[in-house]
Amino acid sequence: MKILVIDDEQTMQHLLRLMLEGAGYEVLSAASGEEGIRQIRAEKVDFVILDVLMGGMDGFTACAEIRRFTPVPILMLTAIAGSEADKVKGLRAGADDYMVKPFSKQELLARIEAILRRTHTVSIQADSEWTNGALELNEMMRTVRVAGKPVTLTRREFDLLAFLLKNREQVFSREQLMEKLWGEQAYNVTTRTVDTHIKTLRIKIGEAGGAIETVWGLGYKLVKL
Amino acid sequence: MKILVIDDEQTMQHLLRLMLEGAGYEVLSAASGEEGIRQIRAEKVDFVILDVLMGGMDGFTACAEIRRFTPVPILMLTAIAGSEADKVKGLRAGADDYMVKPFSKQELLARIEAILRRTHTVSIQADSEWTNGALELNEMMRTVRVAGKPVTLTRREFDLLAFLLKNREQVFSREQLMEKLWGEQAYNVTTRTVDTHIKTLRIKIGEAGGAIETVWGLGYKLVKL
DNA sequence: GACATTTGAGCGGAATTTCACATGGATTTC
DNA sequence: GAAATCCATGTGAAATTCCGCTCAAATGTC
Repeated sequence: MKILVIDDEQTMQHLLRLMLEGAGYEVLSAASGEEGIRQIRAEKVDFVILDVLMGGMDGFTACAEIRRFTPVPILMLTAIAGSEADKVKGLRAGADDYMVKPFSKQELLARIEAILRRTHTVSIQADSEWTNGALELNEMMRTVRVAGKPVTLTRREFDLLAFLLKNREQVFSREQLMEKLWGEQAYNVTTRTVDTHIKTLRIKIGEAGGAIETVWGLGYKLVKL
Repeated sequence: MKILVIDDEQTMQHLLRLMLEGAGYEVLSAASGEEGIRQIRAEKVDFVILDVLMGGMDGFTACAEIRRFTPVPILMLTAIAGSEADKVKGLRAGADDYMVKPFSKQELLARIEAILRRTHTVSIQADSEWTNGALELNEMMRTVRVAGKPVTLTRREFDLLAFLLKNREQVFSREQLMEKLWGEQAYNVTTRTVDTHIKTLRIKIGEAGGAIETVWGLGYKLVKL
């Protein structure tokens, strides 16, 4: 995850870099709006932190300019507290959020995550019903039913089933499943863990469990019933 | 079903059109409050989505203006996350519901359907009544009753319950709840706080408390009773 | 000062993961 | 083509980690 910090103050650049890198983000720097825009055009940037108060092009202008060619999430920074009008101005310029200095590391990270969560959820389908034979899964409600009867699954079980169901007929290795569902943490965990979850899943979803097939030497797949 | 979107932002217009047309609604656009009102007068509109933040006439004024001549359902949109109590202002202006940007497609459609369900079945009234089993909640009056008996809730408790009730069956993480209900201040507060409010809520609403379910590892949801 | 809100730590229990062993499918060897 | 061997997978229970609940105390608000 690459975050571009656009700010002409050295101190702020340094502070942000410290906070962000500490949280595992990759950080790029730009000392002006113009340079920032150039960088966004030049390479893939996942997130932009933009100071309102800068020499040359101000933050609002830069924000609007960036919005003209990319929907990359933008968090604006301002030194002046309180001005509701400024906040509105920032949001209208296309920023996703607006933060007042000074701020804690915790607040910075929380806001970034909140924005990322939001921009991600917009793309999720409204229709989150998936079925296979007697199996019904509702992603939004996080409920599963087999032949009409509710079944309670734990988080991992649900995620695993939902993933396989959404990618029916496709074979996934344990490693692939771990990466998709466990994310970063996948590397601290044995792949055999997947087996265990598959086992309990098969038991819990009863008659629909037959749909989860073992592909010997490769992994698992969920077949159409 | 014709839905009129009143918003001066191109991007939001576009996004809403995408979401709504995807769900089978017919979409009309207006770039200002004045233009929107003209369109409502000119032709039959079944539903209005209205941005609070606009150049020229603001959303509240437009809303009140529309209410003077038609009971068409109105959903208001705002960019700034604030306390739920702020919603009262919108509701008083005659809106049927109030939604904070950004929002997911699910949320948008769920809210529209909820409003339509209400305005269709019940007589057309500005009061926003929500029920679930023995639980009755009136958003305008900020009152709650369980099995007919009044229950006094504090502000946070009420906001939390109202939000969950209005987004029934959907799972929300503590972080999401904080963002939606606490707004800006969310970042200075521990997510533990949510737990505590949930606890007291469950106790206070007694038999109806069973509807508030813990989704282990994810958050909370309110299920239909 | 009364009331609402928030915090923080400890407890208990649920979910997850690991591990050791059983089973069973593939491959090789004769 | 049967036996032997080697892995991959299935299984159950134990170990561990994680997470929600609770409660009392601290803090904020009117």
